[in-house]
Amino acid sequence: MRRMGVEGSETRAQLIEATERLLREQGYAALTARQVAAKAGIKPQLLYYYFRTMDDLVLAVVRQIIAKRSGRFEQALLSPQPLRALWGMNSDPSGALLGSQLISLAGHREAIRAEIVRSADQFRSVQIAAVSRLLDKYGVGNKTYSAAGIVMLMVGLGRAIVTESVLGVSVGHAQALELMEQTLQQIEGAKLPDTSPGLHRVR
Amino acid sequence: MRRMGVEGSETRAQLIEATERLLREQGYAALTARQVAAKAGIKPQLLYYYFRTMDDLVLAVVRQIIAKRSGRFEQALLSPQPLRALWGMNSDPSGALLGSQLISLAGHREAIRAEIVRSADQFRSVQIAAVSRLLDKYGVGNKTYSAAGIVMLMVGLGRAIVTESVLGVSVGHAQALELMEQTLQQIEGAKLPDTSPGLHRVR
DNA sequence: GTCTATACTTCGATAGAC
DNA sequence: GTCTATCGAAGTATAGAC
Repeated sequence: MRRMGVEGSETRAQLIEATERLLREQGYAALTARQVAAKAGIKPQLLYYYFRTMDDLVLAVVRQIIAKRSGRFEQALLSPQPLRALWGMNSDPSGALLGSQLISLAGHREAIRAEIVRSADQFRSVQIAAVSRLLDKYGVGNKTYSAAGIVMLMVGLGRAIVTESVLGVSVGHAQALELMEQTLQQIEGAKLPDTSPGLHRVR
Repeated sequence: MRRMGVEGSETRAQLIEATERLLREQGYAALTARQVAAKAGIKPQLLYYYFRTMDDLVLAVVRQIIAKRSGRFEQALLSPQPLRALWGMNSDPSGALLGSQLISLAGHREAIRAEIVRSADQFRSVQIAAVSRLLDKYGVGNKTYSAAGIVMLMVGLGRAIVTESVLGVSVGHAQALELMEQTLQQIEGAKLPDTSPGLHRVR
């Protein structure tokens, strides 16, 4: 059995951070020992002192992403305009890009698929429950707008716009954002000046 | 200079077909000479008789996918319910999966990014133009529903549902489909029995 | 905790025989 | 048109010295 580093290590944290950045910037295919190590400024072999396998490292990263997302979600619900804040989460590059990369990742790392699928289902459910409560609060019948439908629309539109934008595809994006804005206005009223600093910031 | 095979070859066509299948089933990362050759039932080295590089092969596949998509699109417009037919294109696994794989591919093959970006912009534009004409025809003001917004919604929702479904994530999908169905009903009327056989079939 | 050295696999691509 | 043989780079992972 190989020797292994402890949880609290600095280098270990750097490895996780470098991996997350690679995933966001280059996609799941870039998650190799050599590339992660280069990004973290260490030798590839050292990676195996902190993680038994590459899958272990990726799993640690996935768990961190999921935890961060939960935190952001709860923050969003505290906003004066929670529905807009949720749309912000789903449409900002940081959130949407990682969300779609997680889905891709699940299709290519057998070892962590279950974890991602479970968290995706669970996160979707709590988002729907939150939106449903908001619609009730705003007095909008769940008949006119179904909570689950709205959440899926936000997720799908956010991912599409963000993944395309990074490539330079942009036809239709502005109008789609405008459509979303109008809908939010109907439900939640005019947009307030930004009262949730940092919410739209990357990392 | 290396010898090269001709365009009309049978083996060449098999290589393109095998590559397209791999792209749909396994994603862009699976497009390697060895895996493509295995799928096509030939030796990897023979691939380089038909294509100068892997990028050349992938480019040929991309062009074929784009051409097929154009054909399907024009078919869809001939349907008695063109809006529903467009939604069908964007939501059926064959179309939506390849669409999102093309976007991923563009981010990882520098050599073909331009081609994909150009075709994505162009295809989006013609879809928007078609939907705009349809909305006029149905007497729905482009104020109530913006054509570009509707197209982006269809694209985003279709991709999200399909990419998640193949992994087993399904929360919210049925309600989103129902929401789409209601909207289509408002604009284009109740769904007719399927009059466009083959449109939803894979390959 | 970090390093060197190393084993084995898969990658894209080429040369030349048949 | 298809085959064998081969190259150098990059992939995961391990053993053992410092």
